Amino acid sequence: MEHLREIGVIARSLDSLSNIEFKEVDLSKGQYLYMVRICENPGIIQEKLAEMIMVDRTTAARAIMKLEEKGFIEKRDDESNRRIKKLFPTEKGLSVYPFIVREHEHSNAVALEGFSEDEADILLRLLRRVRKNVEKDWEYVKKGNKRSY
Amino acid sequence: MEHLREIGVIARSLDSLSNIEFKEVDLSKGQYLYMVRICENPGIIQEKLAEMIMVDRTTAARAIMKLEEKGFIEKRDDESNRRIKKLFPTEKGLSVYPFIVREHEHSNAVALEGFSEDEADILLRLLRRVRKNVEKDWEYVKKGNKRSY
DNA sequence: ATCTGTATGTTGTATTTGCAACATTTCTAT
DNA sequence: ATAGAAATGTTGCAAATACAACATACAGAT
Repeated sequence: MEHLREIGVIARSLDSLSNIEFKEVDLSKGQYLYMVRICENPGIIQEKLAEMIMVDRTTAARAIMKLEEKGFIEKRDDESNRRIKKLFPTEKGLSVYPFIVREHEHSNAVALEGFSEDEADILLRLLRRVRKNVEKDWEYVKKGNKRSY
Repeated sequence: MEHLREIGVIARSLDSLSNIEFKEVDLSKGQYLYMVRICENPGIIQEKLAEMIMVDRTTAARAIMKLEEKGFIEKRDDESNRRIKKLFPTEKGLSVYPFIVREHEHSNAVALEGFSEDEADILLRLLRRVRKNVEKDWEYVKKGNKRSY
C-alpha cells in the first residue's frame, strides 16, 4: 500500500516542478505530457495518446486543442480513415522539445541522485512491470467496467 | 528520463481508478488523499498535510474545506498557536477509512502482481529514496526559488 | 445491404487545481 | 521593544480535468 503513496507523491512533485518550469516556453499545466510524445511519435492520434499517458480522452482532447491553437502542433486528416486526426509537431513544437528533454533529464538526475547504475536499472525494470500491471485495470475501468474486490 | 514517465503514468492511472471508486463513498476527486492521511495523523495541520502529499497549499486548503463541509473532518483551533487549525476525522470520516484502505490494498496487489516479496521490497526502498531526493527540489521551488540546470 | 457494435472525436457542465495576492500570527535579530 | 521575515491560512481568478452525452465513421455479422 505504501508503494502507491510513494509513487503518487513523487509523481505530483515532479509534475508540479515541470508545470512551473515549462511556463517559460508557454506550455501550461499538463501540456508538456502531450507535446513530448507527439514529437516522439509524430502521426499519433488523440485516442492512442490518451492511452499512452493514461489520461481521460476528453482531457487529452482539450489539451491537444490548446496545443494546436498555440501553434505547437498540427492536426492532419487521414484519407483512409476519416475519423482520425494525426498529430504532428510544428516547427515551434519541435523547438521546445529540447527544452523539455533537458528538464526531464535534470529531474531524472535529481530523482536518482545517489543511485548506482544497477539500482537505476532495477528500478526502471520494476516500474515497467508495475505500469503493465496497472494499465490493464485502467483500460478496464475506463471502458466503463467496475473492478470487484 | 524514462523512470519519470513510468512513474507519472502509473500515478495517473491509479489516481484515476481511486477517484472513480471513491465516488461511492461521496469523496470527489483528490479528496481521498487528504482523508486517509488525516485519519492516520489526527491533529495534523493543513500546511504539513500539503507538504506530505506534495500538493499546492491552496489546493489542499480547498479540498480540506470541502471535507469539512461534507462532515468528514473537523478543524480545531489550537490555543498555543492561533494561526494553525488542527484536523481531525469525524465519525463519518473514520467510517470511510477502511474502504479507502481496502481499495489501496487492492490497487497495490494489482500493481505488484507477479512480484516476489523481495522485489516488492526493493521497489519500495528505491521509491522512498526517490521521494526523498525529489522533495528537496519540490520544497525549494514551491518556496518560489528557481532550479538551475 | 443493413444492422449493430465499436472507435474516435467533440461539447456541456461541474469540479478541482494552482498561481498571485493578501491577512494574520509568530519568530528572529537587532 | 520593535522591525522585518517567516509560517499559516484564505480569496479571486483563470485554467485544467473529467464525467455524461452526443456525433460520426468504420467494422463485422447476418
